[in-house]
Amino acid sequence: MTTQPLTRNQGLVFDVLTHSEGPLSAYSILDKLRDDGFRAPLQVYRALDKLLEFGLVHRLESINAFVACAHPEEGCHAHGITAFTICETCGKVTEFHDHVIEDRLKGFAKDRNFKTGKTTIEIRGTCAGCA
Amino acid sequence: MTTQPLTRNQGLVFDVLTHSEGPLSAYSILDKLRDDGFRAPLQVYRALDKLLEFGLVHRLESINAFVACAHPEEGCHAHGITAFTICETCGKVTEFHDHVIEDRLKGFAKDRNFKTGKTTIEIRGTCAGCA
DNA sequence: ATGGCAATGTAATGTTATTACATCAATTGC
DNA sequence: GCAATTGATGTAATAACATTACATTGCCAT
Repeated sequence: MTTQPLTRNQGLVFDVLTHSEGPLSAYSILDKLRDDGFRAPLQVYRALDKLLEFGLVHRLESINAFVACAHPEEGCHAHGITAFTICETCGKVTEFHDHVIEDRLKGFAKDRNFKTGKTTIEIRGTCAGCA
Repeated sequence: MTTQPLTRNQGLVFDVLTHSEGPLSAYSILDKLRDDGFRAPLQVYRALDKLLEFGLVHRLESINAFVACAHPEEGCHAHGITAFTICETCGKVTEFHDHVIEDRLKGFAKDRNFKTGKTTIEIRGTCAGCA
């Protein structure tokens, strides 16, 4: 993987996500970056688009939020499908990869000649600490 | 499963989804029901909440849309986790159930004492017809 | 009849995401 | 050097999705 240098905006957004306890919405990222000159949602969305592309950030579809990748050094794209548990009480997100699930989904798609793009796997519930 | 009789609004919303080719957003459902007296988003969302609860409708988290269950007679809740392929070209949605994936996800959650609530599995891509 | 409950109607607002257009900076080819 | 291109940015406006708050209605069990 060739590591891209991040632009100023991308770096700021990535930093906010990296230092956050849990996932953040685009608008809460925006709020955290007002002091750094951010004024409009688009500044955040544009940076997020790139970070998603680089595999440094994940989008949690079921809660419309974004989270830093758990192992950004390697570029998460290398790991295939990413799945998440999302605690609805404390917001904690855990990222995991399961080749059995991945093979199963790939098989299903292949059988039907469905060309797979992005795959979402998200489990919402309550984490051990919040139970 | 005890089959609930649907209220007027629930029935109207369910009908629209049943007769639709593909998934619909809440607002497009609203538009289709203007002539039946629908005036506000909440009328749609309330009906959808109930239909989701009954297992007659699914919400596609990754595209903010709703689709009628493929086998509503049985109440889809009976089938465990539901997974979807979503064609980004024609909008066609296919619903499927895979016990291997389900066991795998349940196992992961159990190992971490994560109490599973709703699980989302959605594959976006291109269907055979659109390839 | 009345108290409780689920469904409904309506308005307003909150939250998430995109479109459109202008500007700026770095790079490339001539 | 200097257009031409390309990618990033700034700003405003708007679109798309979802919820809160409050009033009303109809039903049914006591």
